[in-house]
Amino acid sequence: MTVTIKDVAKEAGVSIATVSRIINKQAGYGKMTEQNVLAAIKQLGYTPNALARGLVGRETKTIGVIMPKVSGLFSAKLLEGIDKEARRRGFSVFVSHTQVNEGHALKDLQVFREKQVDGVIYISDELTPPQEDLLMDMKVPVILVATRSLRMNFPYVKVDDEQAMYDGTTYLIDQGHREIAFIGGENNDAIAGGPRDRGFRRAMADATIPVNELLIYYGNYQFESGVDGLHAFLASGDPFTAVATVSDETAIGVLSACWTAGLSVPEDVSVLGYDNTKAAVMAIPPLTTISQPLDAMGGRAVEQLLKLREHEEYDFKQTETPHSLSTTMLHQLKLRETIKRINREV
Amino acid sequence: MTVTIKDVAKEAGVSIATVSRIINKQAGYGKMTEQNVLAAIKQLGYTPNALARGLVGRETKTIGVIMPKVSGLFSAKLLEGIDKEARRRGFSVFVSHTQVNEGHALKDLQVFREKQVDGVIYISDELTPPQEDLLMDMKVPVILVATRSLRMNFPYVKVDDEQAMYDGTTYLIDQGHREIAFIGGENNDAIAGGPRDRGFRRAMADATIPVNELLIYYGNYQFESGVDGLHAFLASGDPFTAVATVSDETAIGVLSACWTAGLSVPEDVSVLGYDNTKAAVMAIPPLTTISQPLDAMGGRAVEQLLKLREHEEYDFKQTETPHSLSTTMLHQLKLRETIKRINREV
DNA sequence: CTGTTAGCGCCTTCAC
DNA sequence: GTGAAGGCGCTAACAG
Repeated sequence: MTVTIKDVAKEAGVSIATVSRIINKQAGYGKMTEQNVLAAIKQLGYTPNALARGLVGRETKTIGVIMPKVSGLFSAKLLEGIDKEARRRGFSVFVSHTQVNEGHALKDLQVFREKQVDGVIYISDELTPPQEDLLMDMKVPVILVATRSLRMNFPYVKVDDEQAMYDGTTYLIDQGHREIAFIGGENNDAIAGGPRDRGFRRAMADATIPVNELLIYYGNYQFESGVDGLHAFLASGDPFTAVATVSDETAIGVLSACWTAGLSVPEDVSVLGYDNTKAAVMAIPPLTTISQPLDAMGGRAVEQLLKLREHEEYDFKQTETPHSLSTTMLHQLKLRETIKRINREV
Repeated sequence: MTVTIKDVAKEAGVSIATVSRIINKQAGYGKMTEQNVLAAIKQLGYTPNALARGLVGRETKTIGVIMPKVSGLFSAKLLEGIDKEARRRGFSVFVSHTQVNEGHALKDLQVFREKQVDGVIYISDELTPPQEDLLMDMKVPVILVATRSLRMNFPYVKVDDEQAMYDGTTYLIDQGHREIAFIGGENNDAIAGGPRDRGFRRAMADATIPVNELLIYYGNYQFESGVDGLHAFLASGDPFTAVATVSDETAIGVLSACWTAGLSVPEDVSVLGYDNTKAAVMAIPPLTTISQPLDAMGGRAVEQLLKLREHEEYDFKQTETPHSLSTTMLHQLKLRETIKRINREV
C-alpha cells in the first residue's frame, strides 16, 4: 500500500540499509548510488515513517506541552516562542490545552508518555504529586514555565513574580496611590498567586501603607475575576484609587466593570495588568502592565529542554538550590495609559 | 530499560499475546489470568508504546490540526471544541499553529504524514495547490473549517459567510445607517474575505445604497487592520456612521482607534464585529458581532472527520455538489452595545 | 482460553 | 561502499 524504504531499495537496486544511510545522511555510499536512491525516492513519493523510526531510534522529535486553558492570548504568545524554537531544531510540538478539569493534565501526560515524546514543557499550573511522580517515571527532560514545583527540582523558566508585583505596586505608590486594591490568583496558589500576593503586600509594607483586606480579591486570572473583583471593592464601600491585578485579562475585566459602572480609567481609578499580552495593547485605554517576555520564555524553555536531553538528565530530586538550568527572565513595567499620577495635598 | 509487554508476560507467566488481548480488552481469557496480568502491569508500571502500536495497527489515535495564527481567541475557541470532542473519542490532537510564513503549513502537513496522523483538520486559510495535492496523497480524511477548497471537494464546516455578512450589514441599515464603511479580509481572499465582501455589497445593493469605495479597506483580520482601516476612512474625509468588519479583533482595532481619535462608540460611530470570540464580550463597549459557533464547529469537525474515516473516504476529487459531510452552521447576530439606531430626518 | 509466529518500517551492527 | 540479519514493542492471524 504505502511506499516504504523497501520499495525504494528495490527501485534503486540497492539494499534497504543503503537507503537508510542516505536518508539519514550518514556516511558510506557512492555519489552514484545516492543519485539513484534520491531519484527513486522522488519517483515513488516515499516518505519516512516516523513511528517506525521512533520505535527503533528511541527519539520522536516531539515535545509535549501541557498548558491550562487560562487565556488564549497568554498561551498564544508562549506557544509562539516554543513553536518557533522547536521548529528551528526540527521538533514538533504536541500541546495539551488542559481544559477546566484537573484530571486531564495527568491523562495527557500519560498520553505523552505512550507517544514517547522526547520531553515535556509544563506551563503555568501547579504540579500535583501524581503528576510529579509520573513525570519522574517517564525519564524524560522536563521544563516548567511560569511555575515551580515544590517537591521536585525541575528546572524552570519564569520571572521573579514577587519582585515583579512588588515593582508594579511600588510604581503605583510612587504615582501617589495609597488606597490600592488587589486582585490575586486562584486560591492564592503557591506558585504564581502566592509570590505576587507577597510582592504586593511587601511593597505596601515598605511604603508603610496598611493593606485593607476588603480591597483584596482572589480570582482565577480570567476576565470575570476582574469584573467580580471590582464589584466586590465597590460593594465594600471603601475608597480606592487603583487596582493591581495578576493578569491582563483580569485587568481588562476591571476596565470593563469600571466602564459599566461609569468610572473612568485612569481618571477615577488606575489599573495595572500583568503579562503584557496583546490584550493589553488592544485594551481601552491601553493597559499599563507588568511584562513577562512570554515568547522568549517559550523559546528558552525548549532550549533548556534539549540541553537537558543532551546531558541525559532526567532526575529531578529535590535539592537545596534550584536546578542549574533554571532561568529567571527579566520582567519590565510597560507604561501605557491606565495609571494616572495623583497629587496628594498635604 | 523500559518495561514492555514481554516483561509483563514473563512476570505474569503468560504469553505476550494474552497480555495484548487483555490490554486491548479483546475477548478470550480467564478471569484469573486477567487478574495476574493486571497485577503484573501495575507492579511493573507498564505503559503501552503508542509507536509500536501505531506501526502495526495502522492507527495512531491522533489528528493533526493546521491553523494560522490569526487570533489567539479565535483559535482558542475552535481548538476547545476540537479538543473536547477528540478527547471524548480517545484521540489526541497535534496542532500546528502555522506562523507567519506560508511555507510552514506544507511542512507541517508533511510532518503529520510522517507521524501518521489519522486525519487532518485544516482551519481558516486558503489551501494552496501543493497542500491539496499532499493532502490527497496522504490518504487520510480531511475536514476544512471556516474555509473551502476551490479545486478539491473536501468536506467543510463553516457558516454561510456571505449571508452572515449580509445579515449583519442589513441590521446596520435597518438601524438607519447609510454611510457604512467596511473592513474586509486579506487581499479580499476567495475563501472568507470574498463572500463577506459580497455579502456586504449585496446588502448595500438591496437597500439601494451606493457603496463608497473610499470607505472600503482590506486588511488581515488582525487588530491593526482595524486601526489602519479607521484611519484610512478618517483620512478620506468622507462621512460614515458605521463600520462593519470581518473579525472581532479588527472591530476592536476600530474601537481602539476611535477612542484615540476622540470618537465615541456607538454615539459617533457604530461598529460591527465578526466571530463572537471572548474578545467581543471583553471589549469596551461590548461588541455587537456576528457569531460563529466556533466551539460547536470544532466538535463537528472531528465528528465528521471520524465519520469519513469509518467510510474510508479519502478521495476528494472535485464534484458539482459539496461533499455530503459538509456542514453549514448557523450564524447569529449577537447584539451588544456598539451599534446605535439612527433616526434620520426626512 | 492461550501460545506461536509473522510481520509493521526502519536503524544498526557486523560482515564482505 | 554495500548487503544481510537482528531486533524496537506490539498486534493479528493461526494453531492448539
